[in-house]
Amino acid sequence: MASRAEQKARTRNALINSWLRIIGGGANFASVSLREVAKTAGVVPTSFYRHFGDMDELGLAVIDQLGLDLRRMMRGSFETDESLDDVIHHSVDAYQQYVLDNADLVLFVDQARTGGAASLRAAIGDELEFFSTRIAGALREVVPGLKPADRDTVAQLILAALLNNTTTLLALPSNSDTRRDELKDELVRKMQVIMLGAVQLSATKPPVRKRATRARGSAK
Amino acid sequence: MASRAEQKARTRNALINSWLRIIGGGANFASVSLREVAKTAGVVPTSFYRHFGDMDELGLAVIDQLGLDLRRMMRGSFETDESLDDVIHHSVDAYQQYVLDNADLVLFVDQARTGGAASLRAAIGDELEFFSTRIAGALREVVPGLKPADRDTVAQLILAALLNNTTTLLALPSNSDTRRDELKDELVRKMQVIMLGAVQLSATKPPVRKRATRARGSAK
DNA sequence: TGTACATCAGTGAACGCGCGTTCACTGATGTAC
DNA sequence: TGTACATCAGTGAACGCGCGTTCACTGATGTAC
Repeated sequence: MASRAEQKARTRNALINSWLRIIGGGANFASVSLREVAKTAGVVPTSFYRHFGDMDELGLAVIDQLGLDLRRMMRGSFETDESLDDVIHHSVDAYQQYVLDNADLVLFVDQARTGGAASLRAAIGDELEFFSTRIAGALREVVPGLKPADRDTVAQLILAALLNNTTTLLALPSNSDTRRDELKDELVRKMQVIMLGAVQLSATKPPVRKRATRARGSAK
Repeated sequence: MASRAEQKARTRNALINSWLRIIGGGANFASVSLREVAKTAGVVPTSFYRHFGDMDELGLAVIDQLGLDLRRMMRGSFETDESLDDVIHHSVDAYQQYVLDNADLVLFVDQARTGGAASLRAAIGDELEFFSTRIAGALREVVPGLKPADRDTVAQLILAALLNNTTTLLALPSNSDTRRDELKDELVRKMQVIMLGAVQLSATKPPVRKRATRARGSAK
């Protein structure tokens, strides 16, 4: 019944999913062994080599998957009549939903982003850059006055906030529904601060030159 | 000449520094072996146990070191007459200098932050939280009108930007002086956007309610 | 100061284990005629 | 449709290796008297 190609694809997916599940279980991706992955996937260790040259290739295949997800999710445009605040809320909702639905995958990416081999880090860097440019594109619609260079700056800032939130979110125990909602609210607040700055940037010409003042007097 | 305690401390430091050097050489902290650390430090593997119960303890000891650095650096206050822009520039300078001077240590922390065992992640989380509250404290001086809750939000946003920059900075090849300076400028720009938002937040009462507008017309 | 004993950082041999990788294989699926 | 051959995903035995950890030890440093 199952064609050879179908069966091969099934085993390949089993290897990938086993790997992600092991990582999701608390292991660092770099210390998961080929043998453990094969065993969890229900195949003999040598079978692994029919699909990937080594564990690094497995990692890169997973990043490819992330790339597809990202491109699919970013297909929609921001041509809506929503208020800026609604855009923030909906975006944060969508982001948090994706992270929770794909916790194991995101956990791996978050680990490998800082701890992976050079090629893996580069692949992830490319995807994040793509994501950043898409955010910058959305900013063109959402904060029209922003100059291209400023859009990039703001987009990177948004991405930094998202990534930081991701790490915190993934570190929570699984029963932390309340804390998760708090984190979402905090992220919304951060986005609001960034957008306040962005809107300000789009309206004024000269950059910040405000003087810092002392808090409680008492000269020195 | 060397007392027993002195010699012991010397070996302990050799173990820590060997570990960090191996990590700095491109390895993931989780896949560095006890034997390799001992060998690099010039002692026999069994000697390791005179100093640490296992590799996790080594990691926690390194985080302790980070804690000391952090507390030392944060001792100074922000009671200056610098402009907000100067505060940003000087802070970014100091931060980037620390990262480059302690690249191996920071590399480990950045890896373990997302990929470490629960206890290690918790220890790092505590240090980052401390750092964040110190930033919030500085904000009290630098943007006086900001409410305490908003100071926390802004501080976390600043920290997110710093951490994101750290990852990018550490991924650069060692001869990237120009790129490093560009990154510093980009980080300064991001801080300026955040502070624009923060200043705005300190001046106005109601939160963002601006309407998003379409970019290129064409209703749907 | 000198002696006798205690402490303990570092040694070296040994262990069992899981690792990545090789190799020749098997047998079901796919293809040519 | 039937037969003969090719392909190739998965098997199972075997390998040498570095791993973490144990143990009894050595000998320099430290302490008590």
